[in-house]
Amino acid sequence: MKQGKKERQEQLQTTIAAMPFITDEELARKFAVSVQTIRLDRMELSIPEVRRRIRDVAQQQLDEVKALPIEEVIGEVVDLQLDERAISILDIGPEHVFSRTRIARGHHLFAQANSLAVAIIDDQLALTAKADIRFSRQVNQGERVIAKAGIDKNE
Amino acid sequence: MKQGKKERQEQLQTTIAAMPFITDEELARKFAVSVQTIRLDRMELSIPEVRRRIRDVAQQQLDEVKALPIEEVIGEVVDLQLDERAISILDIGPEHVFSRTRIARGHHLFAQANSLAVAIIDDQLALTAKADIRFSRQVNQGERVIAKAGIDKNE
DNA sequence: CTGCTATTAATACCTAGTCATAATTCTGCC
DNA sequence: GGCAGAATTATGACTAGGTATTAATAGCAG
Repeated sequence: MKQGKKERQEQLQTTIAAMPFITDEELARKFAVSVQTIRLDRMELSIPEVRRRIRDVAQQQLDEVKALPIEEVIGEVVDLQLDERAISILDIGPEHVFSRTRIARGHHLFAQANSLAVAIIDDQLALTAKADIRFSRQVNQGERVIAKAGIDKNE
Repeated sequence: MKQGKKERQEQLQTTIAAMPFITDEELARKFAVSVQTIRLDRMELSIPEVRRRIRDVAQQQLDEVKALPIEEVIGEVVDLQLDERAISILDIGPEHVFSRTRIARGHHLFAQANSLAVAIIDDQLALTAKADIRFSRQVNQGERVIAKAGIDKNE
């Protein structure tokens, strides 16, 4: 595992990214250098210590737990008049797309429309019974999808 | 904040559950007891130390990150013959239902069907163009939904 | 007042570091 | 070969947030 400083530091980056729990001592063994060298490397690359890294990962987890329940409606509702009309916005991120093509998966678009349609109805027990869907074009990662829902009073 | 041992320990449980990052010293101040008392309480309740708690939270996060990509197909695929037929199973959990009624939200059922339909097609770039959906009955939390996909060679 | 529980204190030790300083080793270059 | 400068290693003092152990003290019931 002996190598130049540059390669070691590059590998250090990716190793720590993949295994944030690894200590300096373990890294030192892995790269066959002293613990002090690892520490100098971390300094230069401004990589924090294990406990800090673990804390950061845990913080993300807590943030996500708090963010999830808001997702009852998929996409952000920007306008909602019960039994009238509603609009929601969904930003297509990496979690919505096929990893190969970066094109949004159909069910996420349906989910946005469906959850907005259910939200607009002023009834505790609104359920989807029927849906006729046409996907008119592809949506790519980074695009913003706007859903509009309205009530057809003639039905 | 002075109180009996029992109440303190109960509150300690919930406090730590809500704020896993809190140290014994901070807890001691919060409950107006000594640090040693907090430590005895943690022993009795078998609550690990801060760094251990943070590590556990972070571990969950990493497990989830690893679990997500498997979800490329929603539900578990139990049979797949490319360009022929496929079957997947989805267990309806609390994350799939309306919190009030415990009935599965339509877009999760669609997502299962849609992702299986896309998976069965032996093409890197299969996309959903059209869908006619009828929801024939409600699905409740705890139920298991089986999706079957087939290719219509006549189209 | 004795006995028991609860609480607090004191001490040694641990991990995984930081920070600063010094010594050593390696490398390129004339 | 010699030597400067970079890279590496070593050393010692200090930190947070603990564990584990032993001992002292406070409060109260019988």
